[in-house]
Amino acid sequence: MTKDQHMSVLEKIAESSSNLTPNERLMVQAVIESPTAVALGTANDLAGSVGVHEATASRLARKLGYASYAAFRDALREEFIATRETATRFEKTFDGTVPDSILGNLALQEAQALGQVENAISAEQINTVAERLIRADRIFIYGYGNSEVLSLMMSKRFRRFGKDVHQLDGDPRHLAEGALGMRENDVLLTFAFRRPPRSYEALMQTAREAGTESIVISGNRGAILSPQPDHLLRAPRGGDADSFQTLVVPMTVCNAIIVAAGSQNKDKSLQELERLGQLIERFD
Amino acid sequence: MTKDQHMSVLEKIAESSSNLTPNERLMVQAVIESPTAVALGTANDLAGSVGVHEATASRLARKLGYASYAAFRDALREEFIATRETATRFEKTFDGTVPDSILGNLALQEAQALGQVENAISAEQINTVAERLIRADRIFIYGYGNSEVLSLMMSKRFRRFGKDVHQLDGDPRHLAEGALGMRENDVLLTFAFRRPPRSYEALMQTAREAGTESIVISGNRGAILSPQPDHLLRAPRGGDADSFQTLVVPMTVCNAIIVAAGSQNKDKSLQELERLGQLIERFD
DNA sequence: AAAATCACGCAAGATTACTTGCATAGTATT
DNA sequence: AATACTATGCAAGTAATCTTGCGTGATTTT
Repeated sequence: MTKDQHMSVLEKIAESSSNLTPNERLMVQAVIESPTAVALGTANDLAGSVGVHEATASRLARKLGYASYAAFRDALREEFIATRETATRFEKTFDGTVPDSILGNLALQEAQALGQVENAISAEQINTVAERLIRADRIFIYGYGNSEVLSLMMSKRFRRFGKDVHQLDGDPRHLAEGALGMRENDVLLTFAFRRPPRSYEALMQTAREAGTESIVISGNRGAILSPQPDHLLRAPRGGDADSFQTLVVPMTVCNAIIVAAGSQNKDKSLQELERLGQLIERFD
Repeated sequence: MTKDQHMSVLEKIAESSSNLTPNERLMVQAVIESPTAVALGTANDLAGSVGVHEATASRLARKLGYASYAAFRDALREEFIATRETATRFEKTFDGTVPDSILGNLALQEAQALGQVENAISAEQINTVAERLIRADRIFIYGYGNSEVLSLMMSKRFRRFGKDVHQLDGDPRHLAEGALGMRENDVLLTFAFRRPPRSYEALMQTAREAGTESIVISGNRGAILSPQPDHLLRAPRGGDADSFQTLVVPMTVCNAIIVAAGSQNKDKSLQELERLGQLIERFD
């Protein structure tokens, strides 16, 4: 039965569903209801969740055609857990369709990543950062490589807020010049994804010495930045580390900062989220 | 103490990052690169993946402040694996409750908009546009206002593909100069959101006369552009027309083009979507 | 109603996964 | 150069997890 190899767990369940025992049926139900939970748990967890003995779970796995309970669980993981390699398939649980185009695929990945962004960054962090930027005497923004795109975006926006923005570029000399100009009450905004930007360390050091507060917007890598900035906004980007990592997630973080900054800047009374829609219009 | 409870794995990593041993650092790196994979594996898997002994993985978990390797792994799962609950919560936010933070709100809007992008733009359109860009002698890119951000991004990417890219800016004189240089087998890529960019009409006219194919990436507004470009990629952005309109959707369209262009450019055999992950890695 | 069959818990055994004391080799310190 | 310290593999020990033979009670068959 090479066919077995390629059959989804749910197909196997469907196939065997006619000769399952009552308890097995219960467990199968649990699997259908929350496959991810089962995929992470032990045989005992599954059995326990429906009040039967773990042995019965073990037997179920076999009955469905798996070599062991472990194999069964692996199949569940394969099918229901978004390892980044199988990100596309994950959405099957989401609404049943798998996009078959590059665009659809990307859109899906991004949506997924956006779904988790709130876990990574709190409203408070956004507000604090926005407040620092709005209060700053001058804003220094540094992004190199792909981040330059975000750097440009933030520069534009904050200039429109009337801030004095200095966009630093990758050229070491410019950078040094810019860094030298930093003072207390300035703020330094930096982006760091794949690897910390060139001269990250020097830049942060200088900022610290100058009394300039530092903000870094990063992907997961941000966790191992050294030195750590005063404010770190770290949100995982979609996709695998090995795959195409876009700027959608960090861009959304930037947008949130912009909106927050706008609301702090212009009109306190509009801060209520109810009116977010009307509020943010002004900043487009 | 209680703080530990609420710290994310990556925060803990950040905290300890300064006194990690070389091997521990390797493992931490692996965690950052593919947290899901690690979240599913055993201590031995993680250790093996960087060529160290499982004992070292066990010790790392302790060092990061977890009671055991199992606890460490649970934390990773908690943080990186979209359990059914997270999925449904996201789904719920999709058409029910409103998240109560700016960031959450934005993320939601974007995700919604992304969900529809496939309806607006077909795989074929993406491929056609990608092919035109890759085949072009020279690429002229024009984006003004906020679109300059996308313009910059596309310029960077296509330069990395080895293309001869001319980024036009808003200054009318530059624009005129650029436009004059257009020839047959060149391609003009333009962005148009809120309103058509200044001199849109003149630019398109010139392109047409020069035999330069034109591509426009736009929001809904694109439908009423005049003159119409040879290729129009139109996708509604999130939110209502009155609210904050971000570049996330058009950026995703651009990313899809980049990926498609990459696959056409480099290695036909990798075009299959199965391998999207590995494929697109090259272009980050 | 007796016999056969089946489901399933129990518990012992088997396997897999994690931890830890110890030895060693490398590095830092004096 | 000698000493102390640290990182880390090894391997034995412990814990978690899975499997399976057995017995009991329920259900079906005759």
